[in-house]
Amino acid sequence: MSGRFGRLLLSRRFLTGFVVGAAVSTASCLTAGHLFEKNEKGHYVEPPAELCEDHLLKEYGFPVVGAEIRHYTNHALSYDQEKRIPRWVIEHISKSKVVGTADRQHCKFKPDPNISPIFSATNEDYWKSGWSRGHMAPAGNNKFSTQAMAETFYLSNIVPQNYENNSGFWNRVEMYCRDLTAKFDDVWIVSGPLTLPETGDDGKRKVIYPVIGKDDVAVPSHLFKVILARRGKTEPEPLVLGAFVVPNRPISFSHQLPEFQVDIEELEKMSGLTFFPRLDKAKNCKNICDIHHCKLIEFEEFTLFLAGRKIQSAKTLDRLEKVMSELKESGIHPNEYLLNLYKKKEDEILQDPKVTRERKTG
DNA sequence: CGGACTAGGTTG
DNA sequence: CAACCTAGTCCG
Repeated sequence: MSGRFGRLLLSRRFLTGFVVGAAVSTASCLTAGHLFEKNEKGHYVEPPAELCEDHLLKEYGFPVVGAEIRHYTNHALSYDQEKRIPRWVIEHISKSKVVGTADRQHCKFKPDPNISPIFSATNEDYWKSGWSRGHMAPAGNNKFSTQAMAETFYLSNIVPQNYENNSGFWNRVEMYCRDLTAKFDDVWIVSGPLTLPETGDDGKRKVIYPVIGKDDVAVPSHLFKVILARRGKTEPEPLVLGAFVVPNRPISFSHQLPEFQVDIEELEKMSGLTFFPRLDKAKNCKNICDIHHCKLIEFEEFTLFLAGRKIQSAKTLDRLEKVMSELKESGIHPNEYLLNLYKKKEDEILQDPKVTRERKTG
């Protein structure tokens, strides 16, 4: 399994993190009225600890941002303690990871136990806020592991997201990413929120974003996704790269994915992040929409897919009938697969001892 | 697949 | 008693 995000590495990393943090604090000090000394190149550097004046900072340290990388079973992230949402979340998916028996119905959203409560969002912040809890690393990318999926439900991996966007367009983007694993052995995905400036009525540029709950969780104006895919481990062919910025509002089926593609440099400028910093994107990467199609699943297929999921989760005949009638009302004919699913579920419900008894008594 | 919300039981 | 948790229902 992926040692990169290995659980065993986690505790060790945190421990070294604390040790390094302490060492830096000790070394940071004022010398002769300056925070740092210049080296031969004229750059400011921290002087050796033994030369430090006895000073308050030596004991108490500089402010801490808390943006260090946090590792989970199949994702890693940097957290924004002020906005109470992640800055970015990275994950690796492959053909084998997106299939399995892990079930989101057994998962619960909860504050990340690794994050101090004073910097964490809570479920109450989202409750009746008008915004849904949107995964950055999606649950559906972790079907292979109950543990990995459960960890994506930590609120450190969640941002306030428009309901319709979350279940619609963004959902289809996530499906698109999973489909990539059919043609690419390895797919790395970085997702995160953006609060972009807008031009107001007075013509002035401003960053304005809502906050929700008693913790003032920031609502992003946009979400980004960076996709880096590799065909195979041995082939020398270039990597495939794509960057997308999607507004945090409903996006209808009339919009196509390439409308939201941006140059990676453009996204880096907007986000303040450098993606895959040791990768020469200009030399070693090709545009994903040139190599692969950039088509999301369309309305009919998507609607049939959702109907299939609803049929599988139906527990009464009434519910089953309603799913089918709503499908027909939307003007879509169930395909053979769906009809078989329907018959199978119908039999299943009729054979349920509880339902059988109710039918006999009723 | 992506979600919210409520009811009813459990707990302190 | 309220506060909490889980199961179940519903929607896009």
